[in-house]
Amino acid sequence: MPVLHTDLPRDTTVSSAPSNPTPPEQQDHAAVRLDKLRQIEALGVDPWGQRFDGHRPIAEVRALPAETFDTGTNGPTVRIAGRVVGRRRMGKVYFLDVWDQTGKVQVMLGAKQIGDLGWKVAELLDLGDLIGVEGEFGKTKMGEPTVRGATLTYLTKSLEPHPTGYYGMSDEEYRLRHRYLDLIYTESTLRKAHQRVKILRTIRNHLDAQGYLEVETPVLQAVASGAAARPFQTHHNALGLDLVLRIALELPLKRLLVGGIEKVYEIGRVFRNEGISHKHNPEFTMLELYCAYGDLGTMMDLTEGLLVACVAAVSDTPTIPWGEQTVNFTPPFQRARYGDLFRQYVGCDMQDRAAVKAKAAEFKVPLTLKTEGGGTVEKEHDVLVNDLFGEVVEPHLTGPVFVHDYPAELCPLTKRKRGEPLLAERFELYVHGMELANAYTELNDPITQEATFRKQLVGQSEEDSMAKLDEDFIRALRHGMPPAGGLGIGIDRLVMLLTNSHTIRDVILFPLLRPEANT
RNA sequence: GCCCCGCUAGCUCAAUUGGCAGAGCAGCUGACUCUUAAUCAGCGGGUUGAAGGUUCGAGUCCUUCGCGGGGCACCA
Repeated sequence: MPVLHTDLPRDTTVSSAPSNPTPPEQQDHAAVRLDKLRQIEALGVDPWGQRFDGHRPIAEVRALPAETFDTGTNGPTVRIAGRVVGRRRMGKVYFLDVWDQTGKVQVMLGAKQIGDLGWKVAELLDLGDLIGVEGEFGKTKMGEPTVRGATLTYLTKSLEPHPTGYYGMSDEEYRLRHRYLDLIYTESTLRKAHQRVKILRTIRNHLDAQGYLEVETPVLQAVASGAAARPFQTHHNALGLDLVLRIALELPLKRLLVGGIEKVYEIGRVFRNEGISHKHNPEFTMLELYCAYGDLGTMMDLTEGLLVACVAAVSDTPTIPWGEQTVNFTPPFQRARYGDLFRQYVGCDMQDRAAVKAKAAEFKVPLTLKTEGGGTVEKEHDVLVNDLFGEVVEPHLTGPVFVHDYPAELCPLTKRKRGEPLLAERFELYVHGMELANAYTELNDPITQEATFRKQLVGQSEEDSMAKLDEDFIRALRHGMPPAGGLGIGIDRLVMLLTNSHTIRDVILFPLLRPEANT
């Protein structure tokens, strides 16, 4: 005889209290649901549920063979648990759509089949409630795969109404402030969360297989270094010490190279106290890795292999969609010298100072920078070159394309190219104007490194300096860091690209928002 | 930090030139044991993001503020 599960801890004071519903016409949605909650308790059923073993993922249940009910063949008995996202009443039978993270299935609850108590509880179900159902899996007369409920277990009442209708949730702010609902009612949100994990796992597997050691380095640091960005400030009480949150992973990892860990990487959160946009979140995830006795070429091969593996993890083909366009990740990726691209699109030699200035004027790129004091200073030549590159060349880089041999002044942590001291051994991988990866032959000469740091510091406020002088890092270099290749990849941007997401908010489950206003 | 746009019922959206705040879904009551965006009959539901102003009259016009979106700036 089908029964409702009532082997729950009874709260006699609650269950013996007679429910005294206020007239529904005077209630709002939350009050109606609270009233139903009391009625459920009054039936002796715990509306908050408890452990529920043996349920199977809904997708797995749906894959079982299904015969039409009442044809003499008994289908398999299954248990499922999930959220009620659809409800249709047909007299003495309810048809529910029950959702879990693997899929949806119809559940049929008939008054005759579920028993008196079960039916009473079924009548108190709301959209958004969590239930467990055990019953035969088969098909209705209409051919819909269905679990025909023999027992119903209340797992949790939802006291708030859920979004309805097949329009789903469209208000961006509502989705972000109710991400848990977005995961349920916007299919792509959950899918992208899964794809992000797949990509991260692929990266780890790929690097682990090549002998890279994954490490964790401090988030709290005395000096923010390794990149140019404003840090978040914080404070350690017991030490009476001001600290910052890291803005890059670079310097601690290089210390590990000195320490003999030849292949090392970290995937970690970094924090930059800057503007928020569709491609910037104040906290984001970086991959940085270093390979002793390697160089730029080592990193290029590694990057290509890594990307091909990540694409394979989320796509059946090497060509993936990006908006109206596509990106083809079939190796080898295109390679282009920075200076050649500059000449091709800007139309002059990037080392010809006069010509670059003329071109900057032609493309309306400002020749000066505003200083903090409100004045202006003329841009350094290489900065101007870089601005022109960003303005004129980048839009053409649909990629994937490795751009290499950067102007040296732009790269304080990079080794100069042998025989061409104006160039640095650096590449960036571009895809549709996005910088996906950034790699160097690392500078391991402490004397040059210190001089570069000091030069960067001149004329810049402490906060805005490209790379703050980290004496301890210089000391580490002085003990001998092996020549090495290094690579950085912005994980969020990578996931955006591979999941065809045009805002970083689609690949970060909880992007930073201002707190909601009270009242 | 600057500019533009948006904010109306639980959700998705209407509301003409400034003139009675509406619909679908959800909710409530009722009918129906094969529905599936169920259907049918009926009923509720609002400080139009907040505060001020103009006006006989404001969802609509003005000011300030809040939150979000887009763009710019910042940002290796």
